[in-house]
Amino acid sequence: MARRKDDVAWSDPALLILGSLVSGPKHGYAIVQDTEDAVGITLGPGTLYAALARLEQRGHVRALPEEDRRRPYEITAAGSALLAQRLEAMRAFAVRGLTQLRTVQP
Amino acid sequence: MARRKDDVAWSDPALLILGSLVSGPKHGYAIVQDTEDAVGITLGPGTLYAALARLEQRGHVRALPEEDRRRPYEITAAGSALLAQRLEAMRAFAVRGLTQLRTVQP
DNA sequence: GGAGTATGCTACGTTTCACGTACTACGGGA
DNA sequence: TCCCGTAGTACGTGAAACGTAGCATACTCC
Repeated sequence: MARRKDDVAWSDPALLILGSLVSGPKHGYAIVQDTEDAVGITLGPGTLYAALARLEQRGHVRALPEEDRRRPYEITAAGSALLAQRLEAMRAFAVRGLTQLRTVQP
Repeated sequence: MARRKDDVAWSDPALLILGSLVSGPKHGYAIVQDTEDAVGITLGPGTLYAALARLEQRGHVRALPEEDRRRPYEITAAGSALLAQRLEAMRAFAVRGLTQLRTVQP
C-alpha cells in the first residue's frame, strides 16, 4: 500500500494501478492522473514504474506497443482476477471492521 | 500490508492488528490467532511485534500491565479513529473497483 | 519423569518496495 | 528562446514485511 510517511498504509500502488487499468489500457502518466482524480493519491514516478514493472513481470499487466513515446499497459485476465479477489477481501474486511467498530464503541 | 511473497498486498499488518483489538484488548499471540481465524493470514512474530511496537510508539495502541508473561495491548481512541478512517477508505475503494470490474468485463 | 507440544515473546538477518529527487527528452505556446 | 506540460529513466534511502532461530514456561500423557 501507498505508505503515507509515518502512517498506516491502506492502499497498495499495485492495486491502484490495476484499478485504474480496469477502465482501459493506459500509459504511466495517465495512470497517475487517473488515481489522482479517483482517490486523491499521487504516485511518484519511482513508485509507479517500479510497480508497473513488477506487475508486468508477474503477468498481471501486459505492455502494449509503444506509441509516440508512450508505453501503454493493459490489465491481463490474471490481473483482473487478482484485483477482484483483493477487492472482495478488502471489502469484506472493511465491512466487518466497521460493523464491529459501531457495535463496540457506542 | 501483509505481503504474500511474490504477490500484491491487500492488507497491512498494522490494520489487521487494530482490527483485531477492536473486539477487546489482546496480547500478541491472541492477535495472531484472531487474524488467522478472521482473515486466514498468519502474522509471524517478527511482523507482529515490530508492527505492535510502531503502533504503540505512534499512540494507536497502548500496552496494558503485563500479566503472566503476556503483554496485552488495547486500542486507543486515536487508533480507533485511524482504523475507522482507513476501513471506510478501503470499503469505498473496493466497492468502486468491484463495480467497475462488473460493468467493464461482462 | 522425560518427551513432546503449545504458549509467548525476543533477536536478528534478508529482501522487498514505497518514495523522493534529479535528470533526460520532446513538443507547444508566449 | 524560455518556460511549461508530457513522459519516462535512474538511483539512492529508509521503512518494514517476513522468516528463522532461540528461549522460557507450562501442560499433557505415556
